[in-house]
Amino acid sequence: MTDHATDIKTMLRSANLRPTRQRVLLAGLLFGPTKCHVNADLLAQKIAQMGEHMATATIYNCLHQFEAAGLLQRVPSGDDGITFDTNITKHHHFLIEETGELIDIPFGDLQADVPQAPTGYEIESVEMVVKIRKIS
Amino acid sequence: MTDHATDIKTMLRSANLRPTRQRVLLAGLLFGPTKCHVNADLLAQKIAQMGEHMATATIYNCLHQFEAAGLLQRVPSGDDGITFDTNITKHHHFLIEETGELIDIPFGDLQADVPQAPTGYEIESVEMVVKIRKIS
DNA sequence: AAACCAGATTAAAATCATTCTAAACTGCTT
DNA sequence: AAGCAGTTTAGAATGATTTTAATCTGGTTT
Repeated sequence: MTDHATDIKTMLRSANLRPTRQRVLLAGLLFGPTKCHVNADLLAQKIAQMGEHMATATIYNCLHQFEAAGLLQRVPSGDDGITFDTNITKHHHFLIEETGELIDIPFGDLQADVPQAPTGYEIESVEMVVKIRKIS
Repeated sequence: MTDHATDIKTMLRSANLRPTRQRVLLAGLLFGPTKCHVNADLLAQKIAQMGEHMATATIYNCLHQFEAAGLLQRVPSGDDGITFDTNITKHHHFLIEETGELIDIPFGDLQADVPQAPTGYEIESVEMVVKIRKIS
C-alpha cells in the first residue's frame, strides 16, 4: 500500500470513520495537495472517469460525514445545490456570476469588523461572498 | 380606492408591471412600512389566511419579477429555498443557525475591506452572513 | 480463519421546492 | 365591445438530495 493511501486511512480513522473502499476513494480525490470546490455531481463524474462506481447516496453520505468531521466546509453556491470546499482555513470567496465558479479569497485580504451578536447569541462563523462578473 | 392601493399600482406601473389583482395583493403584503424576509411558502400562508388564493407559480413569477425590477433582493438562506428581502438598502445578515431566521445588520455596523476583483472582472455585490447560535 | 455484528453501501423510491406547459383569463388600448 | 399581449392557473415535470430497507463489509471475537 502506498504511503498516500496509508495517510488517508489514518486520517479517516482519526475522524472515527471506518476506511471503507468508498471513503478512501473519495478522500483520495478530495484531500490531495490542491484545494478545490466540489459537489456530489462533480465527484460522481470523476469516479466514473476512473472506471469506478459509487451510489449517489454514498457520495452524499461521505460528504456530510467529512463535513461533520471538519475535513470539509460547506460554501455558499450560486443556485446549484450543495458545494464543499477542501480548504478549511478561514477564507472568503469570489463568486463568478455567469458560471457559478468560486475563487478563494485569502482571509488576510478581506478584513471585516464584525458587530456584536444579539444578546444571548454567539458568533459561529463569518462568511463573505463577493459576486463578480466579466467586464463587458 | 385607498391611497395605499394607488401607491402600489403606481409603483408597479413604474416597474413596467401591469397592476394585476395578484401583483397588487402580493405587493401589499411585501411593501408595507415593515421590512421583512420572505419566501414563497410564507406568502402562500399569508394569502390563505386572508381567504384568498394564488397559484404557487404566480407567487414565484411575481417574486422574480419584483426582484428583476429591483423591488426585492435575494438573500442567502440556510437550506430552505429562495428567500427575498424587502429591505433593498445595502446591509448584511445574521443567520440564526437553529431556526434559519435572518436578522438585518445595518451596513454601517459591518465594514469590510474588499479586495480587488480578479483582472477582467468587476465587483457586483458584497454579501456577508454572520452565523450565530444561542449560547447554551 | 470462521463467525459475528454494527456500521456502511446500495438501488430504487420518495421528497419537495421550484419551474414548465399550454390552456384559460384579464388589463388595457382601440 | 373587440382584440391582443401579457398573466394566471392547475397540474405535470424537474432535479438535487434524502429515505428506505435490503445487502454487504471492516474489524473484532472466538
